[in-house]
Amino acid sequence: MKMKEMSEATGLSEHALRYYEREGLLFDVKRTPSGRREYSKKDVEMVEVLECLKAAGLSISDIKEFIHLFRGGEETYPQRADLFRRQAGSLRSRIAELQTQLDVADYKTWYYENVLELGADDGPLVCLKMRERYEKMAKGQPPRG
Amino acid sequence: MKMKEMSEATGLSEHALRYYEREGLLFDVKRTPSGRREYSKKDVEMVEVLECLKAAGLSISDIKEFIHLFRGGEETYPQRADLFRRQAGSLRSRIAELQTQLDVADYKTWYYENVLELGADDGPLVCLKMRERYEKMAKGQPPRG
DNA sequence: CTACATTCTTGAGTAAGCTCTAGGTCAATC
DNA sequence: GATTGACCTAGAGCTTACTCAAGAATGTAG
Repeated sequence: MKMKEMSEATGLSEHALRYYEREGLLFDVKRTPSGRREYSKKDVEMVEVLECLKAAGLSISDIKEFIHLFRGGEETYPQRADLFRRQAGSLRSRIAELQTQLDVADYKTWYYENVLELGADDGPLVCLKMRERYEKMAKGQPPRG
Repeated sequence: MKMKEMSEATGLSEHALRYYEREGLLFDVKRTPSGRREYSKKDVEMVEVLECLKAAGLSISDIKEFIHLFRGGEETYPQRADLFRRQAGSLRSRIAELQTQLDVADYKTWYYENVLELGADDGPLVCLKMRERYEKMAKGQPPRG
């Protein structure tokens, strides 16, 4: 199949397909004598693998690394496990970070919903003040976010 | 205080301070007759507010919006609450998304740790196969990720 | 007065993951 | 055989939040 068909089959844009190939995520793609890409079933499968790797949140460069291991055969299973272990670790950190931001955002929401009636405008430095009060009052009835 | 001192006081680079001012996050910064910045205590406080907004994960353009409301006075409390509500919402979505990726990464880690002994290499399309087996076997003893 | 430090502005560079453009080639159709 | 459509490559553009560089002017110490 050619470019357009492949694009439709995979849901990736033609640009993206060419980009992945340039980056080495897709390899050994056949060409017609005139230089046009002729994708095979194997290529479609490879794209499915890539989708799967993206579903784990891997970056392009992580995927490159995986592809390298992938081409190394069964011996590289332990390294592949390692790759995903590292990925899981960094996802956990990132989630924790966002959770912290979420706590602040929830607090701030609560704060601006209640400043007036609480009569407690601390001026501009609102961030960490009132926090204790928030802990007491709002944790039971969590903000709607 | 001048640039360097301000930079040290706030922990922001001189570049960043100028950038924030260009973007309107810092405003009404005084200048000496020769055109150099002369920061006041109020400016330092403003930077603390900005830090606080960043702690909620707001983007520069969200912060711009907040600053606009901020300059509008007490009347804008409800809109400020709204801004943080929206932020909390998108943080929750993002966290859910990363959590999904984490599940995949944990699964993949488990998969590559166990393919050999399970003797179940499904070929390239490894992603969603074996998943059921994973659910059963690994949920009790969750992967170390 | 000279040297060196600090600051100024404008504009370019960075990373990620594509997208889009320009300019040209090849294929299929009327 | 000319138009239309699909495709090619190389390289620029996009976004975010800054960072860095260039070149000029000001401030300060000796």
